[in-house]
Amino acid sequence: MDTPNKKNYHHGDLRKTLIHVGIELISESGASSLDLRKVARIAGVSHAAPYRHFADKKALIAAISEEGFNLLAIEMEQAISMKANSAHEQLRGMGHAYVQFAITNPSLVREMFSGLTIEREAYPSLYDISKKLFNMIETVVIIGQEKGNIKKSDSNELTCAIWSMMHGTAILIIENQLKPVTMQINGIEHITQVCMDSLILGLGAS
Amino acid sequence: MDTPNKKNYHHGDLRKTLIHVGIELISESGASSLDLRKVARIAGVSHAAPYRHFADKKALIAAISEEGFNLLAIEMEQAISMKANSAHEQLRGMGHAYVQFAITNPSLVREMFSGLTIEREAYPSLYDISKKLFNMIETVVIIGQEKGNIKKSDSNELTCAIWSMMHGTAILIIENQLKPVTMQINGIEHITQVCMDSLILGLGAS
DNA sequence: CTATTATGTAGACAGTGTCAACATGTGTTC
DNA sequence: GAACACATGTTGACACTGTCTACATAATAG
Repeated sequence: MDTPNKKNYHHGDLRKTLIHVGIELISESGASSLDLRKVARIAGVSHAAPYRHFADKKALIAAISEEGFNLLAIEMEQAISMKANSAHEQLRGMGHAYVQFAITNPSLVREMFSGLTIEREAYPSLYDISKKLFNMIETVVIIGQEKGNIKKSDSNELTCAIWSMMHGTAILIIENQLKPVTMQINGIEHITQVCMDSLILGLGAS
Repeated sequence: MDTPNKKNYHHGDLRKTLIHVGIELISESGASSLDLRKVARIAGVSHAAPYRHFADKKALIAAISEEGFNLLAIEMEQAISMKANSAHEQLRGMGHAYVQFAITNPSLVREMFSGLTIEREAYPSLYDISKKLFNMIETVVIIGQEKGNIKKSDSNELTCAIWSMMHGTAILIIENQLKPVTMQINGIEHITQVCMDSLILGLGAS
């Protein structure tokens, strides 16, 4: 897909290629072991070429994370639009999409949320895209509130609760922390449903 | 505290010292940049000494994670016993303890949940201690169910939902992902409360 | 006391991120 | 179209890292 369209020098769009090779490598080996020189090798350029496009390794990881958020946002958007007529169904669909994305790209998700987070503000476009995700969720909440299916507390706060539940479920699953409960794929879908339903309906005795 | 009790050779309890130095270093710099040689240097031994106690860097990280889970378990236990008369209060207390621990030790928590998770089963004692945490939560659930304050679904599943909410809240906070909503410390305590209450009471319009 | 074992040291090696100096295309301006 | 500046890519170097092997020393068992 990323055609190195010229003959030798001047790769075409090396920046984009490096990001995608990086995603590939992160998916295969672990995340912390992302190897800049290997990325360059696979992209077919010399070991110092990436420095023409990224200030350092962290900058490449930031770009990779940003691409990850973009991919996740696409999945979420699709999940939301598939169940347009019920807020509760939208919430469940979002949860499934989020967890499914994490299972499909565990190392990428790990890096998106733990790579260089201390200095997240140093990468504004990364910050922006994650804010966009927040807004997507909040929109669902607000519409649900208007239709009377979601209670009318502060929509910002409810969005935090929803994102927290989705994220916690996804992370604990990919980190094998819920192993005793979620042995098979089926168990994973089921437990995701349980988590989202617990949030929607509450834990209290009815 | 960790007194190198002999004069030179034979450090005393190097293993424990390495773990604690490692926790210190991880807390200061990032997690992924844990430097084995630096750990050895600070512990006052040669760069190869750690290899008498840990097979490789991953093994040290596993030991550090394990210690982290131990510390977290202590905090949780305390939070649970402080509110012994109400299951809902116990849940809120656990949430606060979990989030507070993550805020106090962000890099450690990051490493506990994303360091070497793919091969978690290669470190059985690490797996055991995290299972212990799961059981602590489940005990609260079961007792709450007996008292009629928590609904009587599968306690394993409810435990997953609770842990997911606590974990998601903690991670999103330390990763600055809820920034717009949680500017100050006060906001953090508040949003933790909101998340736990949303789970306890549900999102639905009442 | 001596021999074995546990623990620590010294030195080497390949591999990594990063930098500086150089090379080669691309595009602009007269 | 020629001369130039700029963007992009290459080579070689450097300090540093994880890890291995061979050696040194302390603790302990017989």
